[in-house]
Amino acid sequence: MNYWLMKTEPDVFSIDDLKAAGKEPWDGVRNYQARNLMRDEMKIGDPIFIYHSRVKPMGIVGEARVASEPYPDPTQFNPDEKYFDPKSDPENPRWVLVDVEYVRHYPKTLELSMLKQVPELDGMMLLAKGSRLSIQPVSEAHWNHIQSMIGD
DNA sequence: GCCAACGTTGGC
DNA sequence: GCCAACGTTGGC
Repeated sequence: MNYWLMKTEPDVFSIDDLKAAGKEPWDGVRNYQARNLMRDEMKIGDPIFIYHSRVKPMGIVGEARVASEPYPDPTQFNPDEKYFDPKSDPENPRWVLVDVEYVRHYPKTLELSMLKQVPELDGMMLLAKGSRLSIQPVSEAHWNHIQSMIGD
């Protein structure tokens, strides 16, 4: 089992939206590293931290899980879509996604500023300077420590 | 809203 | 295949 963190801008799609939807295709990822993680590493049932970026407060707001095998992101073939990619060949799609299923909100946002002060989380990709990857692997130790901060 | 850090693109 | 120019991300 692998653990993950997925960033989202709540103005665009928040954890509340995910809760309302129940399950959501995580479309619009246009970064090869992030794509490769979805395509090659994610397994159904893998737990995911949902992270809200570019808002106050920024931080981990809850939990989801991987709910499908990887499959082609349909938005890449739709010219009306923001994420349309004219270079993607339907015979060999460039972009894939997985479905993400809501699990729970955490009782309090685990704020970025707070996480940075936790020695046990040293080395976490989220906390590295300049780390912009929107889908990140999380080590089991870091996952478990954050669970303990929630009170589990 | 600014801008540093990154990723991608395309001319050569 | 290098790398300058450009676009984007996302914390501040």
